[in-house]
Amino acid sequence: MLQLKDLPTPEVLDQFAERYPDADVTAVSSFLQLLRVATDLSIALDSCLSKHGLLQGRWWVLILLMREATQISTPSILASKAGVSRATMTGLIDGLEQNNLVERVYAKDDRRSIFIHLTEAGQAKLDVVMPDYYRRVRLCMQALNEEKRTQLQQILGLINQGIPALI
Amino acid sequence: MLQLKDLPTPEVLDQFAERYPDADVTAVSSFLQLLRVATDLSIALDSCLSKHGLLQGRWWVLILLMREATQISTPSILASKAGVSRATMTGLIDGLEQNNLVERVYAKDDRRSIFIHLTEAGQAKLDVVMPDYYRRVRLCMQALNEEKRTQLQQILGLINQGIPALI
DNA sequence: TTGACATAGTTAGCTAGCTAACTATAATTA
DNA sequence: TAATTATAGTTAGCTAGCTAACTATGTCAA
Repeated sequence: MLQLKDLPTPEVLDQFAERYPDADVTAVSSFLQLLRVATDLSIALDSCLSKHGLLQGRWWVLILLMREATQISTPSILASKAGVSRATMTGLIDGLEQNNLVERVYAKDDRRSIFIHLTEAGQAKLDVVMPDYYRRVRLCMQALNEEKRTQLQQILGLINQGIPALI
Repeated sequence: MLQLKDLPTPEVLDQFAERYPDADVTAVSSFLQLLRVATDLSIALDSCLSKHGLLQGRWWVLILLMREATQISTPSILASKAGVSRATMTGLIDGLEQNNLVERVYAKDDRRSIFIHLTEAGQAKLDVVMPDYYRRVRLCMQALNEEKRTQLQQILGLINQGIPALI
């Protein structure tokens, strides 16, 4: 995702708006600032997870497994819940299995399927990572009171509805 | 960046908060929704740019060049303004140069340096892409009135200040 | 019951990020 | 002025996404 260290100043945006009259200056600045802050958040999250030998993709797989009562799922289901392709999920599971955080269990009833099981080591890893993650997110967001958090969620909901118009 | 199609429901978050008492439920939901909406925006932006043979990285280089009065810069400066490594910038410039959208011009005074120049074809490409981009961003953000846009920018500013606490 | 289609997982090859190491050149300083 | 350090760009090799194609298996309908 775009880093955008050098967001357009109002002057630059006005200059561009002169050449391209369709430009909606406040829409563009809000849009770009949203992308930039989120990218920086994502990089910071990775840097926090990497202290525990994880990155977002593999961390999210562990969380999805922990959510299941049985701590079991399949690659297809995990891929669709994580929003990545099945091919990518194969790679994420490979990495997790090498670290013994999950294991593949071959199904008997449908021999195309494989069950992915969160191991005890995987649960133990989450029990270290999650408190650290929660503590950091709390600190990061502490400047926002409940009212602002609600405002943010509502605004993000509106933008989300507008995404199809962007494609 | 994380896709997170399956954000935690309030029930799941409460269940996790029971195991991990540090969890600040509204902080985590706002944080994750921000990441998810921004990721979807980023994917949508790429899909819009790819219709013109660009992606965010190469598109941003063209914009940075157009901002310069002389339409000239250097790989190092472009890398720092775009927020990518110099190595990545080499690759982006390679791609743009192959499409004749920019050209490398060798400097005489400092023979380590190279100037990158936006070609006429590069400017012409921007003159097609930017109106399309501005039109789409306007549509995407049109559900937000000026008050909400201001609120969003203020909230993002607060979160941005909290990012060091996340690392 | 067999031929067509659908599903699950993997593999191969692509992109665009990254860091580390390298070459060439410039600047500084002992 | 010679040695060191810093800077500019590139290259190599890594990661984690992607799509398309492949294998194996299951399902359904003529």
